[in-house]
Amino acid sequence: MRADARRNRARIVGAAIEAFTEQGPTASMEEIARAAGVGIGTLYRHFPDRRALMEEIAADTVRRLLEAAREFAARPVSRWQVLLLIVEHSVGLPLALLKSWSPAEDERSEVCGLISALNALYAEIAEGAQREGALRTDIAPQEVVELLSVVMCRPGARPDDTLATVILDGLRADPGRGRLPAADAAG
Amino acid sequence: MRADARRNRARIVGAAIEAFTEQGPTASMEEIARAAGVGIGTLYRHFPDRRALMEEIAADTVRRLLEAAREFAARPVSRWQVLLLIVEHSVGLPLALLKSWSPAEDERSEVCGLISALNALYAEIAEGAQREGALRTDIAPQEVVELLSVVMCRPGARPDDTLATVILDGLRADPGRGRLPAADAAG
DNA sequence: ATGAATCGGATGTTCCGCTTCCGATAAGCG
DNA sequence: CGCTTATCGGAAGCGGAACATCCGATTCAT
Repeated sequence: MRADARRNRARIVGAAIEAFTEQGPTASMEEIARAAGVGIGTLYRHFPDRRALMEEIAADTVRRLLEAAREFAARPVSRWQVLLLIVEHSVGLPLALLKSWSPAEDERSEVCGLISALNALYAEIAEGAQREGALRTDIAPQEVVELLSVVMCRPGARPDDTLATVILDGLRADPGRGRLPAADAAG
Repeated sequence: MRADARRNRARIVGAAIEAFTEQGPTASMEEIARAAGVGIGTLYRHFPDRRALMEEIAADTVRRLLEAAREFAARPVSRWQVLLLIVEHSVGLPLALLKSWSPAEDERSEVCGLISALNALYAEIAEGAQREGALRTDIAPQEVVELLSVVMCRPGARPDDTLATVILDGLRADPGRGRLPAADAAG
């Protein structure tokens, strides 16, 4: 592959990540090409259609993330700590794209399998955190994963932003917690 | 107004709320008409364009909500309790529609003013809850409002669902809270 | 310097939703 | 019951947007 071709390909992927993050999966191909500083023809040379471009980004993202998550899980620290590491590592990734695959996509795509593996790993870690007593146990591990997705998938999320802080604090196994409606509340 | 016209109008509004809630503000007018059991011509007779339909729904929704919120705020209970009442009352409302107006919309619309009034009221209540000691004080009242919006605006939200529980618990002023990164965590 | 891979964007095609329009329908009234 | 008229329904025209193609121009690599 020629040097300029490789360079352009990388630019396109970068611009596409930004566009998909900001505008969702319907971001226009023309705009992506423009942001990448290449012609629309160049974009279509590298990726035969929109789906191929999305697939490239999604598969690459979730593949790296799965690798990182496994590395975190192998460390000799608490499972709660592992969850925090994962969240910290995930925010800013273009995870919102994965929603285009979520529920049993028709196509035989690598992305689906990777997502499943990731979710299974997360659920396992969450279960461990519950056994440690760090994570509240009145919520199923799978639901914990979904809540953390809310934190991680928002565009522009940061590891220390308010939503992350509040949700993680809400997930901790502290005493004195209750559910709506508000019979238990102060006042 | 003829009886069938009024009936059809109500059906259209109902179908539009559902469609906008499920598919966002780009839901197709044809589909709304079909779901309402009327022809597309009937829809456009009642609402000259998509914007008019959205405006009708949004203004009506937020007007009622503002009224309810003021009623809650007038009760002799804690401000935290008032927040819970508002959240409880809000989930299920088509609040996601309001995002189409949020940041200083160009048009001179009733919706913008109503949203501002609602936000101001919420911030005031949140501030009161902080003074009570029920709501954590390391978050600005305005940010509290934004977090609660996350709970209230999700399609299909329920007052006792997991995200609501966790965020509200995370907002409580309990001791032992901390922020990411995870230096403080157990383990 | 030369050949071939790559680039760029104008172009044509397709698709989809919006809106109009008018014949058909049926509600309301005398 | 029959007339008047508001309302209904959906076919068709319109407009725009995105996709994908194609080929002359460019630039890399040898």
